Parts: sequence; structure tokens; C-alpha cells
Amino acid sequence: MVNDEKMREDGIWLYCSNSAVRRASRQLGQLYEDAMGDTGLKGTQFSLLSQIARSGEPTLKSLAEAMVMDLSALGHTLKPLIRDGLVELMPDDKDRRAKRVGLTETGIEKQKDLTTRWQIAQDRFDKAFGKEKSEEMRRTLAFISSPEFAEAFNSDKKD
Amino acid sequence: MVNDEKMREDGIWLYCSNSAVRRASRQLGQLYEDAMGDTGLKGTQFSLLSQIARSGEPTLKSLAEAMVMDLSALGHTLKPLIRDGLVELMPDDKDRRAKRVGLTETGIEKQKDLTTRWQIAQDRFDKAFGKEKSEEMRRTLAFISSPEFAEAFNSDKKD
DNA sequence: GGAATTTACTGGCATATGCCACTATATATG
DNA sequence: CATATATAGTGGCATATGCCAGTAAATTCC
Repeated sequence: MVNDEKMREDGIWLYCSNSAVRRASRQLGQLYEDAMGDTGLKGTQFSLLSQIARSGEPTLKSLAEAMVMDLSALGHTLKPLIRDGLVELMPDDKDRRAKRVGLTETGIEKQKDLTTRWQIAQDRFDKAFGKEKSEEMRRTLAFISSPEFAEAFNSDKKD
Repeated sequence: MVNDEKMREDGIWLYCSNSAVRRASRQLGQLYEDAMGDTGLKGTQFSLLSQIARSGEPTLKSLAEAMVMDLSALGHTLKPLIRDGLVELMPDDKDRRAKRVGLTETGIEKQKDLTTRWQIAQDRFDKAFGKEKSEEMRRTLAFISSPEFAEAFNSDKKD
């Protein structure tokens, strides 16, 4: 119905940045997931594998911070990856409280394989959205995700 | 450590739009949630209540489309709201397959109450990010969330 | 009009995320 | 050094989301 069309045009997401971002993340989750296809892994898992690969062997804590993720959420999210043998945890030499995360051999391979597929999705995104704008948006989102932004957002409380 | 700082600067989210959006949605989820405080409701639930309020009495299907959410996911997400008496489902007169969603009296009140708190968070966001840029970003995200964008993204498959 | 197909939901299963309480370890303090 | 406090993770519980396999009602096609 025409009514539904209107509904998709005018919604809370035009006024609420939080809703807007969540909604977009559902859409992109969908689109990228499709493109990644049958590998059995989710977009989030690819992000995680990739970030671990980029980070060397980060501690859970620092990985969580980089991902802007709750530490316990990270722990939960890693479980299926550990269970499937893509990722492993090992104790830190210096600090016995800390654990470090690393990719296994299998994990490294899988990450490379996924990267190929992911690149296809990312190329589609860049093409549909514009490469320049795409990069700019990622920078903008990275800014919004930064602790500096969180601080700016919260420091406002006193005003 | 200084190393962690670097990790937060250079990550997969600078290259993957999907990761970037998800990461930002975690950050904003956090910030808005804080601002909404003790009402017992989540940001997502506020979005949902607000969109229902804006939509009159949408069918589950059309609400799901507007939210860019899987129909079954919407169903699941509504359950706690129904259980807590904020939302109710009723059959559609014309199409007996369809159900319509509406706010209860309690739901309407709660939504209004939440809006006050939400506005504070939104104002903080606009202040920290810039009101103009904020609006522009929401429009951009709405575009990314549109079926037209999904189509553009996917039509690329043939090229 | 009745069978085939499509549409709108529901329920089960799995991952994604976050909060809180609790444990172990490291650090700071008197 | 012993205690108080801060830090890194874990486990339980709750919501967020999506996929898939039904079920029921509406539509399409002989």
C-alpha cells in the first residue's frame, strides 16, 4: 500500500541518530551477509577475525576497546569462534589476569578466504554509495565511535 | 599502553563500512542508553514505541519494513513490550493473516516519558557532532537503509 | 471452484550485545 | 607486609536480530 511507502519515508530514524545508525546497521548487515554467502560466518565474526589479525595478539580488554564492545560481550561473541577452532585464547606472560586472543592456522586461512568475499561486498558498497563518500562516512563513524566523542557527548551534562 | 591507542586508530572499521556502522551503533547504543537511564527500557524499544506511535496501527509486516528489520526479529523484539503491557497486537479486519500493532495507554504514556529523556540525548549528540552534520548524517543513513540503496548494491552483481 | 502459489506470522535455534555479580590477580596504601 | 582498591575475565540473565521450517489465510491459475 501507498501508506507503507510513506512510513518508510518518515520515521523516528530521521530524528534519532541512534535509531538511524541501528537501522542502517541492520541493512548493511543484511547486504554484506548476502555477499559473504555460505562461509558459515557472520559479518561480525569477520570483523572480529580481521581486527584480531590486524592487532597481533591483543588482550581481550584492548580488543574490546578497539571494537567499542563490552568486554563480556566480546567474550560471548568469541565463544563460537573458539569452539570452531578459528581463534584461541592464551594467558599473558606478564599479567596473569589478562588473556590474549589470536587466530589459529585455520582462523588465518578462513580470514583470508573471507576477505576475498568481503571485498566484493565492500566494492559494491563503494560503487553504490561513492568511493569518496564511503571513505568519508567511515571516518565520520570512527569519530563517533571514539572515546573523544563519548567524552564530548557526556561532558555536556554540566551545561 | 600506547599500543592500544594505535589499535583504536587503525582498524578494520576504516575499511569496512559494515564494521564501521556496527561499531558506531554500539557506541551510540551506549551513549543514548546512559542518557535514558532508569526507565527500564532500551534504546531499541524506544525506537520501536516511537515508530509505532508515528505509524498509527501498522501491520507487523509494514513496521518491520519501515524498521528494516526481519519480520520474525520484530516479533521477538515486541514480546517483552507486549508482556509488559506497552504494546498490543490485534487482528486486521480485512486480512485475517495480518496483525496490527498498537500502543496501549501505558505504552503511550511511557513513550512520552521516554521522549523527554531521549531528547536530552539527542541534543547532546547534536551539540557534540553539530546539528547540521547530525541531520545530514541521519539522511545519509536513511538512504543507506532504503530499498533503493539495497537494489543499487545488489544490481551491481551483474557488472 | 479447487489446486498451486504467495503472503503474514509463529516458534525454534544461533549469534550479538550488554549488565551485574563474582573470582583471581595486580597495585596502591598505611 | 597486610589490607584496600582497581583491573581483567567469566558466567548468568535479558534483549536484539536473523534464518528456517511450519501454519494459516489470501490470491492466482486452470
